[in-house]
Amino acid sequence: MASSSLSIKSCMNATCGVSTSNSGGWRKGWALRSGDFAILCDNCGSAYEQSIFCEVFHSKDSGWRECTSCSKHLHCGCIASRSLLELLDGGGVNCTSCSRTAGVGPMNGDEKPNGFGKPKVDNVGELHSASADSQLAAETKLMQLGNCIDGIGTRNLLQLQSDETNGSCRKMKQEDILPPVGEIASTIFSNFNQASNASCQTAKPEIHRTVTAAKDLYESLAQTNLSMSLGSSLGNPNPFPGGVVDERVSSKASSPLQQGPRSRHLLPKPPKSALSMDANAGMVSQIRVARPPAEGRGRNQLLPRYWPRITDQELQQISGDPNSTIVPLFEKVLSASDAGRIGRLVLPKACAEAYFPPISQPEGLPLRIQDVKGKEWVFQFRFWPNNNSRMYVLEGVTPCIQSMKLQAGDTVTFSRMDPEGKLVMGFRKASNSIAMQDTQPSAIPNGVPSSESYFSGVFENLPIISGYSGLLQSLKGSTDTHLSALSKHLHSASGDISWNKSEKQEDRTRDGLLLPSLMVPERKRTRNIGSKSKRLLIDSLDAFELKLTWEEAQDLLRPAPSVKPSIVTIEDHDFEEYEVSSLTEVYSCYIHTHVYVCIHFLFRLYIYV
DNA sequence: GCAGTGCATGACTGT
DNA sequence: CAGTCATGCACTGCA
Repeated sequence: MASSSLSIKSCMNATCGVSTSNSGGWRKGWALRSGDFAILCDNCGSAYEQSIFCEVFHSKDSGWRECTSCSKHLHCGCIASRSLLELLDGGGVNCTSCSRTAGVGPMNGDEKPNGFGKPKVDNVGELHSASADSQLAAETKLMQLGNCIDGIGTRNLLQLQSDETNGSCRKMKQEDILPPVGEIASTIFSNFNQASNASCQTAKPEIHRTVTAAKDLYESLAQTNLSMSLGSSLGNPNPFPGGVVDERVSSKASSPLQQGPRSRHLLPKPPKSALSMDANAGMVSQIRVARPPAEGRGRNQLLPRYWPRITDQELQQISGDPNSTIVPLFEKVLSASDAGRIGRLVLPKACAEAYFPPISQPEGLPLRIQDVKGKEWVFQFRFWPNNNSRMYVLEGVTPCIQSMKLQAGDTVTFSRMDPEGKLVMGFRKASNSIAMQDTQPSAIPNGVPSSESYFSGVFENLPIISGYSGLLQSLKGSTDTHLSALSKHLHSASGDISWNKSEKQEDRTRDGLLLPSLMVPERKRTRNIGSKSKRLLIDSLDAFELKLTWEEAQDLLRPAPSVKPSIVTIEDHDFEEYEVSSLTEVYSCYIHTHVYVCIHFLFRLYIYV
């Protein structure tokens, strides 16, 4: 345990003199508002002179935490390594003695040790508050990230006071500080903290890590925003009924969210697309939530894309019999070959082995599956040896597929009806499910790609598209994995546009906008991209996140009015070019209102004008 | 010639 | 990099 070098920090404003220890509690009194890692006094707005890291937690008076269970003091080294946001918002920190999650700062009787990263689902107001707080801090973080990089050696306010603490921070492996599943933003900020600390201390070699953190930060923003949107738009006290969050937060007292780093990986990371909504002009008619399989050995192994995202309403419909319980097992988006005339439905291996009878012979066995109408089908459940693995298929599904009028892109769901144990096969038409579908379903030739409409909405009039193609060219050659990844990501999205559009449009895209042809590797272009590269499609919910992120991002990315840009023209589009030396991560930023698109790119900010 | 079957290939993804 | 899985394709049987 580090020494308790008391560091009650006084406001730098001599006339204020408020110290951090009596400024009214962490959340109220310790808001980050500036671009620096300083803390502003809530009383007068002046910055405290110190970073909040490490030392300020070394005494109970200045925020020493006690375990709510055993009152043991927490290890300050752990605290110091936690994310800033987590600390500010009172995120869980495990007691070093009993592993219970400790509360916030000096624990008062009415304080709830339930801050950011541990949204209390039964109190949506609190959840929103935490999200809003976190977003504030997130925005600040983003700016701080830049500042940190920018200010390596000059503006580094992350002054870790003791070598001992510094050492512990540096030694902390990323996996040690990564928060548990669901604590997305906290995860990000933990990463960020670490990365920014490191980068600020060790300068350029660590920038790469910081870039990673920046990328994660963006994702966290998207996640946060999404949660907020869902919650607020629904007015549902529980924004995730029966869903992932619900399970995780409420299932047990020491939920993964509260268990700190130890609980990491206990559950698969929730998919970016884990949440989807039924399309409705009114935003939502019903939340469709990806439910981790309730049981079976696949619970922790099933890829989230196969998590059944079935609504309670659908469950009710399938069940019919009030005495029966429907246990959603998994679902799969039909591929072209699944829905084709071959009549073979490829089953995800994990699902097949988890929920279907074990088979030892390739011939398998006949499987009776009831559809939602009560009609019983018999499919041959079998496998083929595939490399050293197996490939499971359901044969003879064509009549059933046709009966349900399913096509590629639609989703079949497999459930079990208890207590009978009968397998039930449901379906969900792509056109009925919202544009937020799964990771695979979209640009299926036969179906109306659920994401197509979305993308057309997002990108259709995207003037920047030709502009950023040029920028993407630069990205293409980047050796930075993150830049390349983003390039690929952008490429995927832009390529999807052409794949999903008509030939004419595709030609226009390629000839006029120069996107796919420039970005698609030669080998890929010669292949049947439309059918084989569905995974290249940007997840539609990702796009949703992107949209939200960009919307939120414009405030983050908009340069200060005092900064004068230079005008550059890229492929007939004018950009305002700003020096943004603080940002090394590539951000493409599309503002949904078509106001402008900006791309943060290699130390520069381009704003389409 | 067509449909069905089984395997091979390689793109994609998660670790 | 290994595993998964969508799909291509060779092979076979049948009309």
